[in-house]
Amino acid sequence: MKRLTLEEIGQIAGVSRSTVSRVINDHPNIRPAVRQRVEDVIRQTGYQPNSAARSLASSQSRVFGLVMPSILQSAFADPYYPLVIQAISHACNQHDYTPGLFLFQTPEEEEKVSQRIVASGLIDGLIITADTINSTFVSKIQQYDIPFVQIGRPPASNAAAISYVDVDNEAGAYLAASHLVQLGYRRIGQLATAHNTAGADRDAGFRHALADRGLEVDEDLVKVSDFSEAGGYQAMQTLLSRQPEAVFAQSDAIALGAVRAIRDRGLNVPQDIAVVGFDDMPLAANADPPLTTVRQPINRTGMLAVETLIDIVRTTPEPARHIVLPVELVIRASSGAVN
Amino acid sequence: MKRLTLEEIGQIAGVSRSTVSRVINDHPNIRPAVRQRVEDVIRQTGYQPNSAARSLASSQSRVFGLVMPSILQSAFADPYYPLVIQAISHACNQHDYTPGLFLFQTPEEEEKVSQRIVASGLIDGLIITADTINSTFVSKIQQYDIPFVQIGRPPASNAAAISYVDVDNEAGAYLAASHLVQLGYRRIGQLATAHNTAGADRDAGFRHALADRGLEVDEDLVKVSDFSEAGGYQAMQTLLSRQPEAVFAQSDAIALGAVRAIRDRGLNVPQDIAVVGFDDMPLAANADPPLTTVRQPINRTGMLAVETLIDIVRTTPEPARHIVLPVELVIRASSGAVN
DNA sequence: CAAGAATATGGGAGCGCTCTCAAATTCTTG
DNA sequence: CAAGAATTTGAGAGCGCTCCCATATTCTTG
Repeated sequence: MKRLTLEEIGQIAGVSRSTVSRVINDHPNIRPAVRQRVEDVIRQTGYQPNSAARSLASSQSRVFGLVMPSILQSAFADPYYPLVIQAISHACNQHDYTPGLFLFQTPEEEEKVSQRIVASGLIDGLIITADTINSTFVSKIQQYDIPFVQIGRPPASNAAAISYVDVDNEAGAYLAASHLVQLGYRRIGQLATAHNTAGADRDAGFRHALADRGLEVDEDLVKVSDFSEAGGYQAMQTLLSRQPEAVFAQSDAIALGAVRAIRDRGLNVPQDIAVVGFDDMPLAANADPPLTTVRQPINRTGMLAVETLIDIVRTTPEPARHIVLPVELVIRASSGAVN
Repeated sequence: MKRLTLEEIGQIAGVSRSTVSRVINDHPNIRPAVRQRVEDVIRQTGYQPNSAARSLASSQSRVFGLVMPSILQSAFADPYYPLVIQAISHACNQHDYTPGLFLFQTPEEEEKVSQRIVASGLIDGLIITADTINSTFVSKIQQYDIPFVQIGRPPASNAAAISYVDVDNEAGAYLAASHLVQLGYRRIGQLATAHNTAGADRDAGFRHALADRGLEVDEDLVKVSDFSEAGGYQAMQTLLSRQPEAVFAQSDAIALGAVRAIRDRGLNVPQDIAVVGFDDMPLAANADPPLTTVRQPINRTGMLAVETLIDIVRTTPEPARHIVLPVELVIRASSGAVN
C-alpha cells in the first residue's frame, strides 16, 4: 500500500495539513471534536509520519547514538556491555527514540564512522560508554556541539564539563571490603583493573574500608587484571602464592576466574579463601558457590542516561549533570557469611 | 560552526549544487578537474551531506534495523548475541550503513516499536535474528513491503519465501557426534534445545551421525535444555543418572553447564564423560578443560546478512536468497581426543 | 448583540537534498 | 572548420514535514 502523507490524512478528515500536524505533535488549541476526528483517521489508516521529512523540517531525528569506542572482542564478551545495551534499548523504546549502534573495533573505524555521524545530523545525541582514562573519542566529540552523556565517570580532569551517569563504585567497594573485614579476614587481597575510572573508584573504596578499620593494605595482595574471567584466573594464580584469606574482585567475571584458580589449586571457596565480586551479573547468583557481590542498577543507569540526554537535547547549554546511583551489597555463599 | 549545504559548497567551488551532488554520489560525466576541485572543498570544509534531506529526497535512509524479537534477559546473556551484534555493526560500518537496534522484551514493546519503524521510512531494511519456530514478528513484517533477511533458518513452512543466512547446523552436529563415535564412545547423550530451527538441525545432524555408524539413539540420553549455562547444568544432572560416556551439547554455554554438573558429581571431563559443544565462543578455548566444539563463523554470518540485505534493497523483487555457511570441528581436550 | 479578545485553522515558505530536463559546452568527423 | 553527436553543467520541481503568520471562527462582556 502506498504511504499516506499529512495532506492526505487532512483531506480524509476534512482539515488541513497543519491541523493534522498539530494533532500529531500534541499542540494545544485544537477543538476536541476535530482532534478526535483526526485521531480516528490516523488510527484507521495506520498513518505514520515520514521520519526523514520530520527530521529535515525540525532538525531533530529522534535517533541517539550508542557509542562504544575501541571496544575489544574480549571486552564485549563481558556480560556487562550487553546488559547496558539492553537497558538503553529499552529506555529508547519507551521514549520513542531509536538507538543507533556504533561499535568501533579499530581507530580507523572510529575515525570514519564518527566523522559521518557527528556532522550528518543523523543523530540528536550520543550515549558513550567509555570510562577508559584516555578516551580520544570523548575529547574529539567535545569539539563538535553534539550533546552527549557518558556512562561511567570521566577522568577528573574533564569530569566537570561532561554529563554522566555512574554508579557509586567507591561506596560499593567500600561495602564489599568492609564485609570481608567484618567477617574476620585480615589478609584481604584485591584483583584490580587499570586505566579506567570505575576501577580507580573501586580501588579507593577498598582502601578506605581497610583503613577505616585499622588495616593496612598489603600491596603484594593487590594484583592487576583486565575485566575478563581469564584475566581474573591469571591474576588470582599470582596472588595465591601470597596466601590471602579473602579477595575482593573488581568484577564478577574476575571473581569467577578467581574462584576457578582457587579450585584448581585444590582450595575451596569460601572455606580457604573468600571471594567477593562486583556487578551482580545474572550469572553471579548461579555461580558455584553463589557469589557475594555488589549490585549495580544497570537498567536504571541506562534509563537515566537516556532521560538525561533527552533533557540535554531539549535545553541545550546548561551545566553538566552528574548522576551517581547507589549500589548495594548482595551477600551469598562465596564470602563465607551464609551457611 | 554552522553546517554547510550543497549550495554553499558549490559556491565555494564555483559550480552548482547539482554538480556537487554528482561528485558526492559518484556519478559519471564530470570533468576530472571539476571533480578534483569539488572534492578539495569538501575535504577542507569537512562537509557532510545532511542525512535527513538525503533520505527525504531519495527515500533511502541507509539505516538498517537489527531486530531481536522477544528476547529474554537470559537469552541475551548468551554470548552469541553480543557477537552477532558486533559482527553486524562492523559490517554496517564498512558499508556506510547505520544499524538501529530493536530489542523487544515484551510483546507490547514489539508491537509499538515495530509499528513505528516499519511505516515511518526510518529504515531501509531489517536484519532479524529469530530462529524461534513461532515468530509472530516475522509473519507480521512480511505483510509490509520492507526488505529483510533473517539470521538463522526460518521454519520450513515459510523458509522458501524468506532470505536468510544460516550456518550448517546439521553438518556441524554430524561432525561433532561422528567425532565422539570415532573415539569409541557408545552411550552418547545429547543436551538439546526446543522450539528453534538451529536446535532441530543440530538434533538431525546428531541422529544422522549415530545412524550412519550403526548406533541407535537412546532417547533416554537426550535431554532438553535452554541455551544457558544454567540450563545445561540442570539437564546434565538429569542425564547423569543414565550414565552416558559422552555428551553432545547444542551450545558451548550448555556444554559448560554440563561440565560443571559432571564435576559436581565427582566425575572428570573427559576421563569419565566426554563433552562436545557448539559455537566455539571465545570462552570455549579458555574453559577447563578446553572445549571441543563446532566453530561457526559469526563474523561472516553478520557480514553476509548485511551484504545480502544491501543487495535486496537495491534490486527489490527477486527470489529469496538462502545462504548456508560451513562450520568446522575444533578438537580440544574435553572430548578426550588430545592429551 | 456589537465589538474586541481569545482561540482555532489554513496556507506559504523553507528545511537540504535528488532527479529530470534543458541548455551549454566540448568533441567528432566529413 | 561547420554541423551534428556526445558530454557536461545548471535550474526547477518536489520529497513530506514544521513553523510562522494571516485569516476565520468562537467566546466574552458591557
